[in-house]
Amino acid sequence: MDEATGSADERAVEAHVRRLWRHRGVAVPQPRRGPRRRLDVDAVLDAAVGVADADGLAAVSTRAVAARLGLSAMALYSYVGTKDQLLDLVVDHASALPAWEDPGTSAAADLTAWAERLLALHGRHPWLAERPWAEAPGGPHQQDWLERLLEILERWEVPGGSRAAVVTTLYAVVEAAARTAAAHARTSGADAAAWLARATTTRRLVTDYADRYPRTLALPQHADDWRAAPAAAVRHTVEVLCRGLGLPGCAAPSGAG
Amino acid sequence: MDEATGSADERAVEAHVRRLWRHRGVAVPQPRRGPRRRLDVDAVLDAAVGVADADGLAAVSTRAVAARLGLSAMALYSYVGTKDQLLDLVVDHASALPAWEDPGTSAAADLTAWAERLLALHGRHPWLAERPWAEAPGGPHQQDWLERLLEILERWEVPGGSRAAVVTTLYAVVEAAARTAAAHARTSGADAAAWLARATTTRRLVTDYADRYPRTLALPQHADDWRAAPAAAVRHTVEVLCRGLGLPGCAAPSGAG
DNA sequence: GATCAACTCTATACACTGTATAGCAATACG
DNA sequence: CGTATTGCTATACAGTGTATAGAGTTGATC
Repeated sequence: MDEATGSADERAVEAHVRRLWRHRGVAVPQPRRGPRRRLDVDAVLDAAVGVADADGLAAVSTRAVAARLGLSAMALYSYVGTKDQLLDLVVDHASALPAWEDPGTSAAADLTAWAERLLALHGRHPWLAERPWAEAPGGPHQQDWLERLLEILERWEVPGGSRAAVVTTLYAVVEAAARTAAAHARTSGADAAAWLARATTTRRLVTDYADRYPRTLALPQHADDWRAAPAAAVRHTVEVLCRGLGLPGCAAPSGAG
Repeated sequence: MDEATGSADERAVEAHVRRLWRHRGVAVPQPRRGPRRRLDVDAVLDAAVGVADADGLAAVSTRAVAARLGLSAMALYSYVGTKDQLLDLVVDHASALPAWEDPGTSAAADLTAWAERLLALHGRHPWLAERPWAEAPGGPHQQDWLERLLEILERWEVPGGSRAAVVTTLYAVVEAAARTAAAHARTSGADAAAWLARATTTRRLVTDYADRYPRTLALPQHADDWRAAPAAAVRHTVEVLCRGLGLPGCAAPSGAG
């Protein structure tokens, strides 16, 4: 128990890591004196996830979360630290890896299963994509996702030099699909009118729009597919990736016609 | 000149679109009476880009931009509208499509050239990736990038059903690479210590880390490549994509060994 | 049991943010 | 010349994260 050693910064980092990994055998320091705590870390994170699910990540303010728990904003600090640390914890808290069996029939099938689960997670918590995943070492749940993906790549003997690229591509594509799906979902609301108004206004004011951007204009039919069926689009991307890597069990590239 | 018609919302949308497309034959409404304006839209956007380049997109506050111009915060409103509209304009303002000749030797070469230019743009303005590109119809420069990409896909006869997926994948991968590169660049600063401290603290506290995440631990050598040389990584991804699509001029898939 | 240190939680305050509102000064039109 | 219109400033208000101080509660120690 060397929590009292080191500078204040070091102790803050250690406390944060302990909270992140609190369900993986690491003890979050419990105070020995003082009034009984009314909450614990998970209670705070549940409340924060509730706020984020309801009103987006931007609505997760210290005061909003605290109000949900019947506390004042400053009371949260001893549970989850700074706002930045709170967001770290919230993202990981909502990112639990579900259980599933790899189909095992092909690399594409296994990777698709992984990607679809991650996409479904983002569907449940659309605000997850708002925080970039590359910034920090991440919590246990994020690590679980990565390790599971690497497990698949290893099993199908994806060459080492390609693994990092595949990892980044898969995360990026799933997040992009999730973001687009979220934007599409939001389009059912009042923002739909604003979006449309802006698009039509652009078409009306920019007189040479059709001349300048014929291919953009020709795209929408397909783009609608992409918006409405992100899962299919992700699956398609995974297949292309597997074919490009020459993994076993993938159909030959379709001719460029 | 029907600027005076419509609701206040409609007029705001129209003013915003006019400002976005101000260099493409659309006139931004000039007042007829009152004191001479000391600035114009581009001056405000130059200042905002300056702030963003120096201190990140989060530092772009109305007061900060105004201070750079020797004005008060409220003076900006008549130039660039709301803060959200300002950010829209800033992103597009910094996203000018550079001029380059397509190599034309292969689809991969043309797509790589496009992706490398976009990556270089993100390198010059690392904050560009902080704003998602899928949310709004976007300004002229963003449209230029998209149209240029679609041009390449058309020339190499990428099947229509794959185009939307390729577009999203390329944007997503370039942005992810840019973000990682930005994080890596930031690592030279004071954050490096924080990042490292957190990583080592995690390894120290989570005793079964190596047992749980052997593949994650085996990755870093390659991940370092990815971080240090994002251009190479993007190029690699483009090649994999092209092979997966069966585009002409691409090497056969490397064996899965 | 009294004392003291440790601790939780609240209240307040401060520096920020975006932006609504009101007023002063400058300009162009009738 | 008015006078309407506009640029810009100043002020104000509701937010934000969080530093600080204090009130109240608990466990350990004498």
